[in-house]
Amino acid sequence: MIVGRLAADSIERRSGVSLWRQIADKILHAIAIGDFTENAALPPEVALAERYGVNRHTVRSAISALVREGVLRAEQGRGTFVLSRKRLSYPIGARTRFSTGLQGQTTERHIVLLASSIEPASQRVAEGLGLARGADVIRLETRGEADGRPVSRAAGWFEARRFAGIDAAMAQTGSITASLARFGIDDYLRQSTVLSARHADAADLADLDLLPGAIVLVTVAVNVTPDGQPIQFSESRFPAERVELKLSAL
Amino acid sequence: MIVGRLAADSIERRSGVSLWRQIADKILHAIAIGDFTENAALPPEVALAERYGVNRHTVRSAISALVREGVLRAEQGRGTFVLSRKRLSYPIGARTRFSTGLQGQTTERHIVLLASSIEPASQRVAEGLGLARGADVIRLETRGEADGRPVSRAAGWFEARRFAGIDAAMAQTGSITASLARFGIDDYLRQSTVLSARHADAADLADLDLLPGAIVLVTVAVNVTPDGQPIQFSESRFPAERVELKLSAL
DNA sequence: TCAATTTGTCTATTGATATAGACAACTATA
DNA sequence: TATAGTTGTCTATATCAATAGACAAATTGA
Repeated sequence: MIVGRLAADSIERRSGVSLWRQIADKILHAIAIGDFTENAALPPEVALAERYGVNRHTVRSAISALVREGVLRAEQGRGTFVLSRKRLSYPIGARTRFSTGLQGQTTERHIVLLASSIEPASQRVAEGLGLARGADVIRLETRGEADGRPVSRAAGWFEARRFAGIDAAMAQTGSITASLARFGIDDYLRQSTVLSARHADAADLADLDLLPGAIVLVTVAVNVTPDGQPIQFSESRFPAERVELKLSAL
Repeated sequence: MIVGRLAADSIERRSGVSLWRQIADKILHAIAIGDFTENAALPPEVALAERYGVNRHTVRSAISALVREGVLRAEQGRGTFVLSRKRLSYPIGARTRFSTGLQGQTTERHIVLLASSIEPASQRVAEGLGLARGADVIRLETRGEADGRPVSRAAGWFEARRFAGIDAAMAQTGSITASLARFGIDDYLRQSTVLSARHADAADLADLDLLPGAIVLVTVAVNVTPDGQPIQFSESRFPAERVELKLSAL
């Protein structure tokens, strides 16, 4: 029982990206856009090899990478099946918050505080927060998880004087929104967002449980109070194979 | 004279992405975020090789790829220099238009109509435009260029009945906004945008003048009239090494 | 039970990627 | 005009990526 289609477009040789990696990317993409639903069977290896014009062993390399990653499950004699679901659609808007945004798409989601520290503001953090360069800021390192899989990795910076103790609040509540509420901020808006994409580096691979060669979406944003006062500067990374960003009203 | 820094983080072996490709990506990223300005000298090859823990010849492979791509210029006995500028910041918002959005960052920009055709609407196009699947739609294939370099590649779909002749208008005016004005539409809004990233495929490489292994940002959007009537469904691709997306008020 | 289909494993070979070392060619400057 | 510092070219070797073919092992359905 074969369902779904795979893009027939060709792959690039001598590109610096191996053929098995390119094929793995195509399979991930097909799953992400819904061409293969959960538990669907991939076409047999020989068929995939023919479609892409490569050897069966090359296809097997791609599949085994995705098996290691937990996306596919191969069963001898039966076929290869899709384990993971469609890409999450992560909303970005003026007022979107982590867990409310993913409601309906996941059964469980939460933010883990990985680390916190006080440090002097770098150039871009100072600019974003409207502080002098070198002023003390608190950095919170967090990871977002949905249904047990990492879907985001973020660093957030806050002015240290104004938000002293926000690290403890974050550890307790597991929510940025709730932590800010303790400082009298019951509403905040996303002022600006800059978006880019790149290959995952070593830190991304570890933080987001990715395989080398994966792509991450990167957002750099500033959150402000309704009257325009900067509160938080953040840089977030999303695994492109698991998350897409849905821009809503800013 | 050495200016700028390169991320010291390590590179991944056996990742399916060759070391020279990873190093080329890092250099591109460093240029894109402004660590190396135009005409700045890269560190010498031996220094780069040491920093990344690879052989000098591997660094040379990365550099020669970027020289072929027109990003760097190598001069025997002198050094290797940066040709191209910072990444363009492409605004995305409710009312942003191509050329107005890039004003100030470029001296010249325009849209080229590559092809147009009438075709039956696919599932997602029909959904986006609120039409029946298979209804006739006009497809416009365009490329955005700024200072002579391709910065976007887009496909736009319009209802064929309502916008008959928009292909000719687009060819004449070189502007979506101007073309829509001929059909009595003097304002339109971006209703929804979904954002993702992937490796460039063969079509992207040709259309955007990229080297294999490059990353593209992909937006899928629907434009509507102020009263909510869908006008245009579009899919755009941006080369991540040359463009970042700046989200403004939607 | 048999045949067809599919994934798993093995050997062998070729081409691309990466390392290593040496030296030539060119530039800038002391 | 030396000399140090840089990119360019060459040879050699090792490892990874990809191809090719054969057959084993497991599943399914006739």
